[in-house]
Amino acid sequence: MPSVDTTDARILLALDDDPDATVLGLAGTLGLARNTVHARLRRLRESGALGAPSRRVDPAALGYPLLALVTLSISQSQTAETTAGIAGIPEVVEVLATTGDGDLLARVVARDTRDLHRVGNLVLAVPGVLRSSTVIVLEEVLPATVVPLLQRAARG
Amino acid sequence: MPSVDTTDARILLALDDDPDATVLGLAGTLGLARNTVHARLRRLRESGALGAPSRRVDPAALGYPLLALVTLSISQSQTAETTAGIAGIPEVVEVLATTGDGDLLARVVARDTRDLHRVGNLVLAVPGVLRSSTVIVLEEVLPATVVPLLQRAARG
DNA sequence: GGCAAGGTTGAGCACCGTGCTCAACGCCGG
DNA sequence: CCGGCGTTGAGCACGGTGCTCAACCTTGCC
Repeated sequence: MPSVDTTDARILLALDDDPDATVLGLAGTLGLARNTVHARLRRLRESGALGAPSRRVDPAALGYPLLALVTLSISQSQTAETTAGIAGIPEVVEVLATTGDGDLLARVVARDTRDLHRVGNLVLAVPGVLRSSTVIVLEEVLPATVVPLLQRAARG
Repeated sequence: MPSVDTTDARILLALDDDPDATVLGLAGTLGLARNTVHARLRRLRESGALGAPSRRVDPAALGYPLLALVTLSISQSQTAETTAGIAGIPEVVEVLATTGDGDLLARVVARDTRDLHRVGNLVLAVPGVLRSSTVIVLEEVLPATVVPLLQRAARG
């Protein structure tokens, strides 16, 4: 079912290893023809498996060194407006809807703890937000990666 | 204090809007000289504000359509081995160390709910893991973005 | 007021990667 | 046995890159 086969996985692995690698370079290191890599990359992009390259901007460099996770319980009657309100807060950089006692998980950045408190109040002020629970992220133990999944796919 | 000024923010915004934009194109749309954009991008990259372009691979296309969040309490005596063990599980795609009653938050993908159960047991089997609480992500309400922060920085 | 420094700008340069097309080859399934 | 599909090598025009240089304008300082 996975639309990516062994060769695709190897290409994606090599690309993850060196995001700036050129199609020509990939073909060389993988022992494939340039056209093959080109065609497969095009298929991966069109199938949606490979998203547009996202330029990662470090929030810390923008003056927001603090990262926190805010679990939210929201009123079930007006979820759309509530989620929109939360997503509209600039410091909220990601929102996930989840099962469980919390309904939303928001990833929030802040300039410092005082600023985090301010943002927390902003979130609580959004209509429909019932409760919120904030934890501070101390360390990114494992940065987001799909490499192990790709390695498994590469072995077939 | 932020090492990025108004012009930097505008460049990063344009780059976020079109990740495949060329230096030449950016210079055109922003009304800057090619050399200027070039120099600032180099500084941003060297300062670490702009990370290497990460090719986003959709886990769903790899056969892992399910995303879950696992909150973990771990024994404080052997945190290093425990976190390493958790990070070593292929389905674990991200791990954050947090304050609060849970010590770790793991982002986990799975093929289906049965598979998620299996992965949950894998996590629990890691020495040092005391408790775990799993919630399933129903929807990405707001995909990760720093655009609002950049817009604020762009206005100065 | 004048001076030095840093950022910006325009120009020019050689190099290389891109996206594409074409034709030929090999493999697998019908 | 034959048709289709993916791979491969070749070739081609185009354009972006990274770099250097010199000139300019601002900013801050003496």
